[in-house]
Amino acid sequence: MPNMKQIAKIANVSLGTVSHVLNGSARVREPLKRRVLEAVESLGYQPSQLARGLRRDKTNMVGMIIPDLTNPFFPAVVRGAEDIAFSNGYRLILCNTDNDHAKELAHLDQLRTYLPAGLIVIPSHFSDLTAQAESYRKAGAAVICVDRLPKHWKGDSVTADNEAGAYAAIRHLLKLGHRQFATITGPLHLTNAQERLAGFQRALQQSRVPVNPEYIQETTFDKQGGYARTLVLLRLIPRPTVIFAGNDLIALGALLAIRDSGLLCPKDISVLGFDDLDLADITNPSLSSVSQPGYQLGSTAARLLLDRVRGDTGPAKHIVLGTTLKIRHSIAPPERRPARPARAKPRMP
Amino acid sequence: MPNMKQIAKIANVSLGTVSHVLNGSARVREPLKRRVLEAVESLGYQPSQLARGLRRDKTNMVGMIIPDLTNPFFPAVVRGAEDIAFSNGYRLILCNTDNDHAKELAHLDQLRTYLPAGLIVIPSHFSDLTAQAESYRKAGAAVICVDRLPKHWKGDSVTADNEAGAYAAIRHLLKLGHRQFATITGPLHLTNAQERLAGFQRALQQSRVPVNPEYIQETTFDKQGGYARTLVLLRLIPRPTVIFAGNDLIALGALLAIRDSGLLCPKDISVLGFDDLDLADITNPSLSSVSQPGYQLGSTAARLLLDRVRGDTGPAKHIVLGTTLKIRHSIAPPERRPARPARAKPRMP
DNA sequence: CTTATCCGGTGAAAGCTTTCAAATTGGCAA
DNA sequence: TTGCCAATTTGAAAGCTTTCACCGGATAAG
Repeated sequence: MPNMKQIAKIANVSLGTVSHVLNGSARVREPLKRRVLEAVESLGYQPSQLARGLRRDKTNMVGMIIPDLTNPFFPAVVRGAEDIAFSNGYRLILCNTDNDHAKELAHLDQLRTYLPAGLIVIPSHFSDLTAQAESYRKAGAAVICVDRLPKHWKGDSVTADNEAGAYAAIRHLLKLGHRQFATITGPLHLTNAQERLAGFQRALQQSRVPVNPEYIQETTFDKQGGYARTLVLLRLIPRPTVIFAGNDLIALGALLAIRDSGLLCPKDISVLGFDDLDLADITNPSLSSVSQPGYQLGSTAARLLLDRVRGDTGPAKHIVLGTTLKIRHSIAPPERRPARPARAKPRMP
Repeated sequence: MPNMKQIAKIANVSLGTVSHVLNGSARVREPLKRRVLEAVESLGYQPSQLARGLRRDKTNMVGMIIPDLTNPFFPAVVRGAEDIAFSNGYRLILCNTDNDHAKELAHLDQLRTYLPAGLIVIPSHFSDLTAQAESYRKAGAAVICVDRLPKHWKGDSVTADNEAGAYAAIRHLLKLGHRQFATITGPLHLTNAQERLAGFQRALQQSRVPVNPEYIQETTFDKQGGYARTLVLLRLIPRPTVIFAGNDLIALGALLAIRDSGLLCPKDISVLGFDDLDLADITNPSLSSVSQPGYQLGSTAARLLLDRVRGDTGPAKHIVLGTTLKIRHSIAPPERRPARPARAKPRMP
């Protein structure tokens, strides 16, 4: 591989001049500049990112730490980040944590030795990111938190407007006439799960629709959790006419549980998801869902990161992206009768 | 950040000794070794991967180049590779090509300057990888091709047994009594699409079931393509009783097209996919599919890569992983009547 | 005409590790 | 005690780039 020294010799200039031409770090007169560029061209020279990073104390790599690439929501986020990073000359180092904060810590610890320009993180459960990020920041690396925030997070973040998304969705269901609401939340130590629950509750309080705590179930963000919790909810009396799921995987589990219980969605019970994954379109019935912009979450985070790398030292930014309600076939107005508690019993003669 | 010099001073040994302790590159007597390790511990020292890579002419990064992370088949492959890489101290640099060979070339070109230990590549359409890989190999970096191979590829590869998978699936359908087969292949310049078609044809030839060329449609590996081609196939007379889709996304499009045409799957027509994505389980009817081990594809590639990095210089390896047929509700025996060509017409009185 | 500035350009140091030749140590045989 | 070999340990070079102090020459000011 050619190096700067060879370029310098061919172009008959000094090493420093080559560097200045390549980085625009000082004015270089036209003829010299041309000679350098020609030499670069002729040898197909590319600067060593390693040497450059070593010298500058910073590479153009970005660490991207996510829970699990095979969870269908995350690839879009990663893709958004990669696109922006790549088109600005940065590369993404991908790390999965499996929501294990020890594994996250290991990644955080080891990534440092690559001197990344920054980190884009979707924190794991019980993440220790807040403490770690401090040391990155000291080393001049930006850290952007995406989708959900660890405890006491004060730094930059890009999230979806979970609260408003949930709120709008529940409002819609209220207008349809529903009064028996249940929700299956994700793990409530995660901020996104909390916010979705908060939106759910605000909409109902505002309409003075009470919700018994039994109708709020917490589980993991997956199909199994949704399935099991739905079975619990379906046994409650009165039976809820709506299940608002913390994400689409939970909603998917809910649909299966409803079907397996011999009930019909949406006739007997409406189901609403969150995320609007591709799968929402192909379930039966197709799943209504609060759509959040996964790709934009990633691309926005990457842009914010680049701003920081380029010197923006303003106060922490908290970017919140809007959501939209995607209405499909899994929701319908409630049936007239079973809304009243007293009526539920006759079903078991 | 602490460096080796500081460790050396604290441990009261030379720089070289620290390096030898850390790398086991030479025998170091116990007391010195202990002093070094203690110093490392006390300062939380971690060697700079950049300096190490610069000196060794090779980093412990692995470039992973794939068409598109948001295509649901690829995340599992990436995840498999990342797991193995990480647990061996390697990091993955992720690059999407969007099947654009120019973008692939750009990645290939630029990744070189990071001196990766190797590359794991799912080649793009019309990939130029074969030429590029040569220069990587010269630089001591291994290149492993996964899932499908570019033209004239002679190097290491890890693929699924597409031919056998397709063959077994078609055999199964033959046993069910089907005689009118159609297939919607992926782009036939891709080896995996070719192989699946080959398996399809071998099974039918063996049973002396002829297939008119019209019944073989080629398209892109996505839902839209599957939808459009299915509409074409459904207009043929006699109407096929089976559509073997080149992958699950195509199959999904086929299911939608069948439904939109007022037909029933599997009663009127059976549909078979390939990949066995998560979505196969939740379509209606659930999709039968040839299951290929995405995660293993990635993890096997990573293991092979590590073998190469560690000095295995044997001849090129072509690892082929087995597939299994996952039977769900989208296939059924053909209805008695419409199997014969002549009978198709009465349907349009 | 001299002096202060400025522009372009240069060479060397620094950043951190690995590796190799050379120096040193320790042990053992003579 | 001396000599010698093998085992350890050391110091410096190399790998490639960025950056900074500094220099020659030219221009502007006095």
